Amino acid sequence: MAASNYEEAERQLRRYLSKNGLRCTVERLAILKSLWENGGHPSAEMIAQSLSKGPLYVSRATVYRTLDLLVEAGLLTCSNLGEGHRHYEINVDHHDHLICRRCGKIIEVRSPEIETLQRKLCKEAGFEPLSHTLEITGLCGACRREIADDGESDNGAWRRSAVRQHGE
Amino acid sequence: MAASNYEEAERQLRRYLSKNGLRCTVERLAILKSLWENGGHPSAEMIAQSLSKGPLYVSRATVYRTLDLLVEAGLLTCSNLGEGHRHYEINVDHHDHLICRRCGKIIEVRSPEIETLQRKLCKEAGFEPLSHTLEITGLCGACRREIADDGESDNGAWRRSAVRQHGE
DNA sequence: GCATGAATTGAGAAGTCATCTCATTCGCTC
DNA sequence: GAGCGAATGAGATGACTTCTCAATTCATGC
Repeated sequence: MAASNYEEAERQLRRYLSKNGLRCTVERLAILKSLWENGGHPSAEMIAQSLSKGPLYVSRATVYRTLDLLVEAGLLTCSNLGEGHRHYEINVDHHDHLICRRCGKIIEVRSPEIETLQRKLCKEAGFEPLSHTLEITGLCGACRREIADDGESDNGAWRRSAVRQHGE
Repeated sequence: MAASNYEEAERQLRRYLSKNGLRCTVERLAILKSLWENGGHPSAEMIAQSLSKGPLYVSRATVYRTLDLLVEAGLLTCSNLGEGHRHYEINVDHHDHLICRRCGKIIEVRSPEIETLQRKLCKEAGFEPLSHTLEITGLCGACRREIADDGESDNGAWRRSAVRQHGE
């Protein structure tokens, strides 16, 4: 299902578009290409910025519309990494996310066993899975060490800042 | 860790507040109580509405601030059920969510095996987990049957409507 | 290659959710 | 009960996303 290179992804997109009576536009291809070239977990804003460096102007509305479409087509996964906006990611091989509450680092992990159990859960519930996200938030190794070094006194400090990270 | 009734939850909140030099206000207790009385997966807006039926007025700002605090205190879990806003849920016993893309139904499922594997994943990555969410989106049994009954012709229709659900 | 019609785009307004600011109020401690 | 500082309310503000509609562009048939 998941494409393993850009060319395959483009073919998959074209197939999806024609199957649904939709058009293959330069904007749609540009967005797909940008995602493959830059990788990571970009937000819609980041994708728009990256495109603005290229020759083709793509409006924000189109970026959002196209991202929805690519998710629909099974080419992208959308997740909320606890930052108040969505992140998109190419569907290469599925993985889950460990998100550090203190420094924001995202660690990608893979677990075929969990995937298997998920399918089992769905089957038992008569549910047909189309996509899934597993996000574990906590403290990464580096932050754990830093906190340990700081001693016990301000144990609550990081917790507070983690919640208030929005605007302080 | 998780409280099994309201009284215990209130004690847990009071303990957390005093430990961190914070105050126990009627607003905070009212929000906690509303969550226990109404259950489900309410959004901040729904909680504010439910409170507006009671004798105590609580501003939206306070609802948001208090929900953050309750998550911090380990009394609530916050998740994004793919609707563009957060949902909150009392921490009774942990479960995961199957979310139907077509009708929006949320099915709660439990899997101790998955929890165990998650802990293992974290341990291997040197990561200390504090909370986690597993959300699987797809089609519930009822919707699968309805689609099957409708025949093959409009196979793409539900997919489209699922994405555009925001404003139609 | 060109007309045709419908899908798509851009621009900016609008909407939604969440947070911030600051004067006022209220818990808690002494 | 006084006083300090935390918490609240009101409304502005901000971030992100979607909507509207005229103009444009793609795909199809001739």
